Amino acid sequence: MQAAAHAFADKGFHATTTRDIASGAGLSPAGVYVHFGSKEELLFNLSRSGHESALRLLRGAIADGPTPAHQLANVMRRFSEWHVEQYQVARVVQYEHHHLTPEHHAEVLALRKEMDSVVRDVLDRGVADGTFTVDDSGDTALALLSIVVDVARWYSPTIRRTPAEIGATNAALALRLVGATHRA
Amino acid sequence: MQAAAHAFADKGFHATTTRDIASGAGLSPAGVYVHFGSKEELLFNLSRSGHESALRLLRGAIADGPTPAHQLANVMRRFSEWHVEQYQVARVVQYEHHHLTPEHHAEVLALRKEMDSVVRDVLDRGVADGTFTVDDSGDTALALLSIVVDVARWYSPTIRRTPAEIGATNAALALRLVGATHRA
DNA sequence: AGTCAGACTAAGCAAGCGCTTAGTTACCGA
DNA sequence: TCGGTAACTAAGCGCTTGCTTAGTCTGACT
Repeated sequence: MQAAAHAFADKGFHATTTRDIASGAGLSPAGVYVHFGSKEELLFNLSRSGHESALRLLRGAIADGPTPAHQLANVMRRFSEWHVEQYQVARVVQYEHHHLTPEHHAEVLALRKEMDSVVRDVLDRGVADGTFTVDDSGDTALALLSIVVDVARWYSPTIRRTPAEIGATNAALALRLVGATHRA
Repeated sequence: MQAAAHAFADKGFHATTTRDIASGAGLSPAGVYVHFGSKEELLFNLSRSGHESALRLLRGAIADGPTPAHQLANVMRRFSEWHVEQYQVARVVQYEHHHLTPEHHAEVLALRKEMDSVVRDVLDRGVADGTFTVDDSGDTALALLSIVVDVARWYSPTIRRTPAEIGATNAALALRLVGATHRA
Protein backbone atom coordinates (compact mmCIF):
# COMPACT_ATOMS: atom_id res chain seq x y z
CA MET A 1 0.00 0.00 0.00
CA GLN A 2 2.91 2.34 0.71
CA ALA A 3 4.40 1.67 -2.73
CA ALA A 4 1.00 2.24 -4.31
CA ALA A 5 0.50 5.51 -2.42
CA HIS A 6 3.90 6.69 -3.58
CA ALA A 7 3.21 5.82 -7.22
CA PHE A 8 -0.39 7.07 -7.32
CA ALA A 9 0.63 10.38 -5.70
CA ASP A 10 3.55 10.78 -8.07
CA LYS A 11 1.99 9.87 -11.40
CA GLY A 12 -1.72 9.38 -10.85
CA PHE A 13 -3.78 6.20 -10.79
CA HIS A 14 -3.93 5.51 -14.51
CA ALA A 15 -0.31 6.38 -15.24
CA THR A 16 0.77 3.91 -12.55
CA THR A 17 1.22 0.31 -13.66
CA THR A 18 0.78 -2.68 -11.43
CA ARG A 19 4.41 -3.44 -12.24
CA ASP A 20 5.42 -0.05 -10.77
CA ILE A 21 3.64 -0.92 -7.55
CA ALA A 22 5.09 -4.43 -7.43
CA SER A 23 8.68 -3.33 -7.95
CA GLY A 24 8.21 -0.48 -5.48
CA ALA A 25 7.19 -3.07 -2.90
CA GLY A 26 10.03 -5.43 -3.86
CA LEU A 27 7.69 -8.00 -5.39
CA SER A 28 7.21 -9.60 -8.78
CA PRO A 29 4.27 -8.30 -10.85
CA ALA A 30 2.12 -11.20 -9.68
CA GLY A 31 2.98 -10.62 -6.01
CA VAL A 32 0.55 -7.73 -5.70
CA TYR A 33 -2.38 -10.01 -6.51
CA VAL A 34 -1.73 -12.18 -3.47
CA HIS A 35 -2.89 -9.26 -1.33
CA PHE A 36 -5.26 -7.30 -3.58
CA GLY A 37 -7.72 -8.50 -6.17
CA SER A 38 -7.20 -5.57 -8.51
CA LYS A 39 -5.45 -2.26 -8.91
CA GLU A 40 -8.74 -0.47 -8.17
CA GLU A 41 -9.14 -2.43 -4.93
CA LEU A 42 -5.72 -1.17 -3.89
CA LEU A 43 -6.78 2.41 -4.62
CA PHE A 44 -9.98 1.88 -2.68
CA ASN A 45 -8.18 0.52 0.39
CA LEU A 46 -5.78 3.46 0.31
CA SER A 47 -8.51 6.01 -0.28
CA ARG A 48 -10.83 4.67 2.40
CA SER A 49 -8.21 4.39 5.11
CA GLY A 50 -6.92 7.84 4.16
CA HIS A 51 -10.37 9.38 4.40
CA GLU A 52 -11.02 7.64 7.70
CA SER A 53 -7.83 8.91 9.28
CA ALA A 54 -8.50 12.42 7.97
CA LEU A 55 -11.98 12.37 9.46
CA ARG A 56 -10.61 11.09 12.77
CA LEU A 57 -8.07 13.91 12.75
CA LEU A 58 -10.76 16.53 12.14
CA ARG A 59 -12.96 15.22 14.94
CA GLY A 60 -9.98 15.14 17.29
CA ALA A 61 -9.20 18.75 16.40
CA ILE A 62 -12.73 19.74 17.39
CA ALA A 63 -12.69 17.69 20.60
CA ASP A 64 -9.43 19.26 21.76
CA GLY A 65 -10.59 22.89 21.49
CA PRO A 66 -12.60 24.69 24.17
CA THR A 67 -14.06 27.36 21.86
CA PRO A 68 -15.03 27.53 18.17
CA ALA A 69 -11.98 29.74 17.54
CA HIS A 70 -9.64 27.20 19.13
CA GLN A 71 -11.42 24.38 17.29
CA LEU A 72 -11.13 26.09 13.91
CA ALA A 73 -7.45 26.88 14.51
CA ASN A 74 -6.88 23.23 15.50
CA VAL A 75 -8.64 21.98 12.38
CA MET A 76 -6.67 24.23 10.04
CA ARG A 77 -3.32 23.64 11.73
CA ARG A 78 -3.55 19.87 12.12
CA PHE A 79 -5.23 19.17 8.80
CA SER A 80 -2.67 21.33 6.98
CA GLU A 81 0.15 19.51 8.76
CA TRP A 82 -1.41 16.20 7.77
CA HIS A 83 -1.50 17.28 4.12
CA VAL A 84 2.21 18.06 4.32
CA GLU A 85 3.42 15.10 6.35
CA GLN A 86 1.19 12.59 4.59
CA TYR A 87 1.22 14.41 1.31
CA GLN A 88 1.29 11.25 -0.79
CA VAL A 89 -1.76 9.81 0.95
CA ALA A 90 -3.37 13.27 0.90
CA ARG A 91 -2.94 13.52 -2.86
CA VAL A 92 -4.56 10.15 -3.37
CA VAL A 93 -7.39 11.15 -1.02
CA GLN A 94 -8.02 14.53 -2.65
CA TYR A 95 -7.35 13.86 -6.31
CA GLU A 96 -7.71 10.18 -7.16
CA HIS A 97 -11.05 9.20 -5.63
CA HIS A 98 -12.98 9.76 -8.86
CA HIS A 99 -11.15 6.81 -10.42
CA LEU A 100 -12.92 4.44 -8.04
CA THR A 101 -15.82 2.26 -9.14
CA PRO A 102 -19.22 3.91 -8.57
CA GLU A 103 -19.87 1.80 -5.43
CA HIS A 104 -16.49 2.55 -3.88
CA HIS A 105 -16.74 6.19 -4.91
CA ALA A 106 -20.07 6.55 -3.13
CA GLU A 107 -18.52 5.14 0.03
CA VAL A 108 -15.72 7.70 0.18
CA LEU A 109 -18.05 10.52 -0.86
CA ALA A 110 -20.04 9.83 2.30
CA LEU A 111 -16.86 10.29 4.34
CA ARG A 112 -16.05 13.49 2.46
CA LYS A 113 -19.48 14.92 3.26
CA GLU A 114 -18.86 14.29 6.94
CA MET A 115 -15.54 16.09 6.68
CA ASP A 116 -17.28 19.11 5.16
CA SER A 117 -19.85 19.06 7.94
CA VAL A 118 -17.21 19.18 10.65
CA VAL A 119 -15.83 22.44 9.25
CA ARG A 120 -19.21 23.95 8.52
CA ASP A 121 -20.48 23.11 12.01
CA VAL A 122 -17.60 24.80 13.77
CA LEU A 123 -18.27 27.94 11.73
CA ASP A 124 -21.95 27.83 12.64
CA ARG A 125 -21.11 27.51 16.34
CA GLY A 126 -18.71 30.44 16.09
CA VAL A 127 -21.35 32.56 14.39
CA ALA A 128 -23.94 31.53 16.96
CA ASP A 129 -21.80 32.61 19.93
CA GLY A 130 -20.71 35.81 18.20
CA THR A 131 -16.98 35.09 17.76
CA PHE A 132 -17.15 34.61 13.97
CA THR A 133 -18.53 36.87 11.28
CA VAL A 134 -19.23 35.16 7.94
CA ASP A 135 -21.66 35.80 5.10
CA ASP A 136 -22.38 32.15 4.36
CA SER A 137 -20.97 29.29 6.40
CA GLY A 138 -21.12 26.86 3.46
CA ASP A 139 -19.14 29.11 1.14
CA THR A 140 -16.65 29.96 3.87
CA ALA A 141 -16.16 26.32 4.86
CA LEU A 142 -15.46 25.48 1.22
CA ALA A 143 -12.88 28.27 0.96
CA LEU A 144 -11.15 27.14 4.16
CA LEU A 145 -11.03 23.56 2.95
CA SER A 146 -9.73 24.78 -0.40
CA ILE A 147 -6.77 26.38 1.33
CA VAL A 148 -5.97 23.12 3.11
CA VAL A 149 -6.71 20.68 0.29
CA ASP A 150 -4.66 22.73 -2.13
CA VAL A 151 -1.60 22.05 0.03
CA ALA A 152 -1.58 18.55 -1.45
CA ARG A 153 -1.36 20.10 -4.93
CA TRP A 154 1.48 22.58 -4.39
CA TYR A 155 3.51 20.93 -1.66
CA SER A 156 6.72 19.16 -2.56
CA PRO A 157 9.37 17.74 -0.21
CA THR A 158 11.89 20.13 -1.77
CA ILE A 159 10.04 23.09 -0.25
CA ARG A 160 11.76 24.61 2.76
CA ARG A 161 8.66 25.48 4.83
CA THR A 162 8.00 23.06 7.69
CA PRO A 163 4.65 21.39 8.36
CA ALA A 164 4.33 23.45 11.55
CA GLU A 165 4.88 26.72 9.69
CA ILE A 166 2.33 25.87 7.04
CA GLY A 167 -0.17 24.78 9.69
CA ALA A 168 0.33 27.99 11.69
CA THR A 169 -0.02 30.15 8.58
CA ASN A 170 -3.25 28.49 7.51
CA ALA A 171 -4.70 28.65 11.02
CA ALA A 172 -3.98 32.38 11.17
CA LEU A 173 -5.47 32.96 7.71
CA ALA A 174 -8.61 31.08 8.73
CA LEU A 175 -9.16 33.14 11.88
CA ARG A 176 -8.69 36.29 9.84
CA LEU A 177 -11.18 35.05 7.24
CA VAL A 178 -13.89 34.56 9.90
CA GLY A 179 -13.11 37.84 11.64
CA ALA A 180 -11.61 36.31 14.81
CA THR A 181 -7.98 37.44 14.48
CA HIS A 182 -7.77 38.86 17.99
CA ARG A 183 -8.55 35.54 19.63
CA ALA A 184 -7.59 31.82 19.41
CA MET B 1 -8.74 20.40 -29.00
CA GLN B 2 -12.24 20.85 -27.57
CA ALA B 3 -12.76 17.10 -27.56
CA ALA B 4 -9.39 16.61 -25.90
CA ALA B 5 -10.14 19.24 -23.25
CA HIS B 6 -13.43 17.53 -22.50
CA ALA B 7 -11.84 14.10 -22.17
CA PHE B 8 -8.73 15.22 -20.23
CA ALA B 9 -10.88 17.21 -17.79
CA ASP B 10 -13.28 14.33 -17.33
CA LYS B 11 -10.91 11.39 -16.96
CA GLY B 12 -7.39 12.77 -16.81
CA PHE B 13 -4.63 12.64 -19.40
CA HIS B 14 -3.57 9.02 -18.98
CA ALA B 15 -7.07 7.61 -18.70
CA THR B 16 -7.99 9.28 -21.98
CA THR B 17 -7.24 7.32 -25.14
CA THR B 18 -6.50 8.87 -28.51
CA ARG B 19 -9.58 6.98 -29.70
CA ASP B 20 -11.71 8.87 -27.13
CA ILE B 21 -10.44 12.16 -28.50
CA ALA B 22 -10.90 11.11 -32.11
CA SER B 23 -14.48 9.95 -31.66
CA GLY B 24 -15.26 13.04 -29.59
CA ALA B 25 -14.13 15.13 -32.54
CA GLY B 26 -16.00 12.96 -35.06
CA LEU B 27 -12.82 11.55 -36.55
CA SER B 28 -11.28 8.13 -37.03
CA PRO B 29 -8.45 7.22 -34.63
CA ALA B 30 -5.89 8.27 -37.24
CA GLY B 31 -7.58 11.60 -37.90
CA VAL B 32 -6.10 13.17 -34.78
CA TYR B 33 -2.57 12.66 -36.09
CA VAL B 34 -3.22 14.87 -39.12
CA HIS B 35 -3.31 17.83 -36.74
CA PHE B 36 -1.15 16.77 -33.80
CA GLY B 37 2.01 14.70 -33.71
CA SER B 38 1.23 13.02 -30.42
CA LYS B 39 -1.20 12.93 -27.54
CA GLU B 40 1.28 14.88 -25.43
CA GLU B 41 1.53 17.60 -28.07
CA LEU B 42 -2.24 17.98 -27.87
CA LEU B 43 -2.03 18.35 -24.09
CA PHE B 44 0.76 20.89 -24.47
CA ASN B 45 -1.19 23.01 -26.98
CA LEU B 46 -4.21 22.97 -24.67
CA SER B 47 -2.18 23.69 -21.56
CA ARG B 48 -0.15 26.50 -23.09
CA SER B 49 -3.10 28.31 -24.65
CA GLY B 50 -5.04 27.86 -21.40
CA HIS B 51 -2.21 29.31 -19.33
CA GLU B 52 -1.80 32.20 -21.76
CA SER B 53 -5.47 33.13 -21.65
CA ALA B 54 -5.47 32.88 -17.85
CA LEU B 55 -2.47 35.15 -17.61
CA ARG B 56 -4.09 37.63 -20.03
CA LEU B 57 -7.23 37.57 -17.89
CA LEU B 58 -5.24 38.29 -14.71
CA ARG B 59 -3.37 41.21 -16.29
CA GLY B 60 -6.65 42.61 -17.60
CA ALA B 61 -8.14 42.39 -14.11
CA ILE B 62 -5.26 44.47 -12.77
CA ALA B 63 -5.42 47.00 -15.60
CA ASP B 64 -9.14 47.59 -15.10
CA GLY B 65 -8.94 48.46 -11.39
CA PRO B 66 -8.03 51.92 -10.05
CA THR B 67 -6.88 50.72 -6.61
CA PRO B 68 -5.28 47.55 -5.21
CA ALA B 69 -8.60 46.66 -3.57
CA HIS B 70 -10.47 46.96 -6.86
CA GLN B 71 -7.71 45.06 -8.65
CA LEU B 72 -7.74 42.20 -6.15
CA ALA B 73 -11.53 41.98 -6.32
CA ASN B 74 -11.33 41.94 -10.12
CA VAL B 75 -8.71 39.19 -10.07
CA MET B 76 -10.69 37.00 -7.70
CA ARG B 77 -14.03 37.57 -9.40
CA ARG B 78 -12.91 37.16 -13.01
CA PHE B 79 -10.48 34.32 -12.39
CA SER B 80 -13.11 32.42 -10.37
CA GLU B 81 -15.66 32.96 -13.14
CA TRP B 82 -13.13 31.69 -15.67
CA HIS B 83 -12.60 28.53 -13.60
CA VAL B 84 -16.34 27.93 -13.67
CA GLU B 85 -17.12 28.87 -17.28
CA GLN B 86 -14.01 27.23 -18.70
CA TYR B 87 -13.85 24.53 -16.08
CA GLN B 88 -12.68 21.85 -18.48
CA VAL B 89 -9.77 23.95 -19.70
CA ALA B 90 -9.15 25.08 -16.11
CA ARG B 91 -8.86 21.50 -14.90
CA VAL B 92 -6.36 20.69 -17.62
CA VAL B 93 -4.42 23.86 -16.76
CA GLN B 94 -4.37 23.24 -13.01
CA TYR B 95 -4.11 19.48 -12.74
CA GLU B 96 -2.66 17.95 -15.89
CA HIS B 97 0.44 20.01 -16.56
CA HIS B 98 2.76 17.62 -14.76
CA HIS B 99 2.12 15.01 -17.45
CA LEU B 100 3.94 17.16 -20.00
CA THR B 101 7.47 16.40 -21.17
CA PRO B 102 10.14 18.19 -19.10
CA GLU B 103 10.68 20.84 -21.81
CA HIS B 104 6.99 21.60 -22.22
CA HIS B 105 6.48 21.51 -18.46
CA ALA B 106 9.19 24.11 -17.97
CA GLU B 107 7.46 26.36 -20.47
CA VAL B 108 4.11 26.36 -18.67
CA LEU B 109 5.80 26.63 -15.27
CA ALA B 110 7.22 29.96 -16.40
CA LEU B 111 3.70 31.15 -17.19
CA ARG B 112 2.48 29.89 -13.81
CA LYS B 113 5.19 31.86 -12.01
CA GLU B 114 4.03 35.01 -13.75
CA MET B 115 0.48 34.31 -12.64
CA ASP B 116 1.65 34.01 -9.02
CA SER B 117 3.53 37.27 -9.34
CA VAL B 118 0.46 39.16 -10.53
CA VAL B 119 -1.40 38.22 -7.35
CA ARG B 120 1.54 38.76 -5.05
CA ASP B 121 2.25 42.18 -6.55
CA VAL B 122 -1.28 43.47 -6.03
CA LEU B 123 -1.03 42.42 -2.38
CA ASP B 124 2.28 44.22 -2.00
CA ARG B 125 0.82 47.39 -3.51
CA GLY B 126 -2.16 47.19 -1.16
CA VAL B 127 0.12 46.75 1.82
CA ALA B 128 2.32 49.63 0.67
CA ASP B 129 -0.57 52.07 0.43
CA GLY B 130 -2.11 50.90 3.70
CA THR B 131 -5.35 49.34 2.41
CA PHE B 132 -4.30 45.72 3.04
CA THR B 133 -3.04 44.05 6.19
CA VAL B 134 -1.27 40.73 5.66
CA ASP B 135 1.43 38.83 7.56
CA ASP B 136 3.21 37.50 4.48
CA SER B 137 2.22 38.40 0.92
CA GLY B 138 3.59 35.15 -0.52
CA ASP B 139 1.58 32.96 1.85
CA THR B 140 -1.53 35.07 1.39
CA ALA B 141 -1.24 35.06 -2.40
CA LEU B 142 -0.95 31.28 -2.31
CA ALA B 143 -4.06 30.97 -0.14
CA LEU B 144 -6.04 33.28 -2.43
CA LEU B 145 -4.99 31.32 -5.48
CA SER B 146 -5.86 28.09 -3.65
CA ILE B 147 -9.43 29.31 -3.23
CA VAL B 148 -9.68 30.05 -6.95
CA VAL B 149 -7.79 27.05 -8.30
CA ASP B 150 -9.78 24.71 -6.11
CA VAL B 151 -12.92 25.79 -7.97
CA ALA B 152 -11.74 23.61 -10.85
CA ARG B 153 -11.67 20.64 -8.45
CA TRP B 154 -15.11 20.95 -6.84
CA TYR B 155 -17.13 22.63 -9.57
CA SER B 156 -19.51 20.56 -11.63
CA PRO B 157 -22.12 21.76 -14.14
CA THR B 158 -24.81 20.17 -11.97
CA ILE B 159 -24.13 22.73 -9.26
CA ARG B 160 -26.76 25.45 -9.00
CA ARG B 161 -24.46 28.39 -8.14
CA THR B 162 -23.78 30.71 -11.07
CA PRO B 163 -20.31 31.86 -12.16
CA ALA B 164 -21.17 35.40 -11.05
CA GLU B 165 -22.18 34.22 -7.57
CA ILE B 166 -19.02 32.21 -7.12
CA GLY B 167 -16.93 35.12 -8.39
CA ALA B 168 -18.62 37.57 -6.03
CA THR B 169 -18.22 35.21 -3.06
CA ASN B 170 -14.53 34.69 -3.68
CA ALA B 171 -13.90 38.39 -4.23
CA ALA B 172 -15.59 39.17 -0.90
CA LEU B 173 -13.64 36.44 0.90
CA ALA B 174 -10.38 37.79 -0.51
CA LEU B 175 -11.04 41.35 0.65
CA ARG B 176 -11.90 40.03 4.08
CA LEU B 177 -8.70 37.95 4.13
CA VAL B 178 -6.55 41.04 3.49
CA GLY B 179 -8.47 43.21 5.95
CA ALA B 180 -10.14 45.44 3.35
CA THR B 181 -13.78 44.43 3.78
CA HIS B 182 -15.07 47.98 4.14
CA ARG B 183 -13.76 48.98 0.71
CA ALA B 184 -13.51 47.47 -2.82
C1' DA C 1 -9.28 19.11 -67.95
C1' DG C 2 -5.43 18.31 -65.14
C1' DT C 3 -2.62 18.72 -60.98
C1' DC C 4 -1.60 18.75 -56.49
C1' DA C 5 -1.88 19.67 -51.50
C1' DG C 6 -4.25 18.64 -47.53
C1' DA C 7 -7.84 16.24 -44.71
C1' DC C 8 -9.20 12.05 -43.90
C1' DT C 9 -9.79 6.59 -43.18
C1' DA C 10 -9.14 1.28 -43.02
C1' DA C 11 -6.15 -1.70 -41.40
C1' DG C 12 -2.88 -2.93 -38.47
C1' DC C 13 1.78 -3.12 -35.82
C1' DA C 14 4.71 -3.33 -31.76
C1' DA C 15 4.61 -2.51 -27.09
C1' DG C 16 2.66 -2.35 -22.77
C1' DC C 17 -1.31 -3.21 -19.96
C1' DG C 18 -4.09 -5.75 -16.00
C1' DC C 19 -4.38 -9.98 -14.52
C1' DT C 20 -4.02 -15.43 -14.45
C1' DT C 21 -2.01 -19.91 -14.15
C1' DA C 22 0.92 -23.39 -12.63
C1' DG C 23 4.27 -24.30 -9.77
C1' DT C 24 7.92 -23.42 -5.89
C1' DT C 25 9.30 -22.26 -1.36
C1' DA C 26 8.99 -21.32 3.66
C1' DC C 27 6.86 -22.21 7.73
C1' DC C 28 3.72 -24.01 11.33
C1' DG C 29 1.10 -27.27 14.22
C1' DA C 30 0.41 -32.25 15.17
C1' DT D 1 8.04 -36.43 9.70
C1' DC D 2 4.55 -34.95 7.50
C1' DG D 3 0.36 -32.42 5.54
C1' DG D 4 -1.47 -27.99 4.89
C1' DT D 5 -1.46 -23.11 4.25
C1' DA D 6 0.02 -18.82 2.79
C1' DA D 7 3.43 -15.88 0.24
C1' DC D 8 5.56 -15.70 -3.64
C1' DT D 9 7.43 -16.10 -8.83
C1' DA D 10 8.17 -17.31 -14.01
C1' DA D 11 5.80 -17.26 -17.81
C1' DG D 12 2.48 -15.65 -20.48
C1' DC D 13 -2.54 -14.62 -22.24
C1' DG D 14 -5.71 -11.58 -24.32
C1' DC D 15 -6.56 -7.01 -24.93
C1' DT D 16 -5.82 -2.08 -25.42
C1' DT D 17 -2.69 1.38 -26.20
C1' DG D 18 -0.26 5.23 -29.05
C1' DC D 19 0.88 5.66 -33.39
C1' DT D 20 1.93 4.38 -38.60
C1' DT D 21 1.18 3.15 -43.29
C1' DA D 22 -0.90 3.09 -47.61
C1' DG D 23 -4.31 4.81 -49.94
C1' DT D 24 -8.89 7.71 -51.00
C1' DC D 25 -11.38 11.80 -51.52
C1' DT D 26 -12.26 16.79 -51.96
C1' DG D 27 -11.54 21.19 -53.61
C1' DA D 28 -8.68 25.10 -55.07
C1' DC D 29 -5.72 26.74 -58.66
C1' DT D 30 -3.91 26.69 -63.34
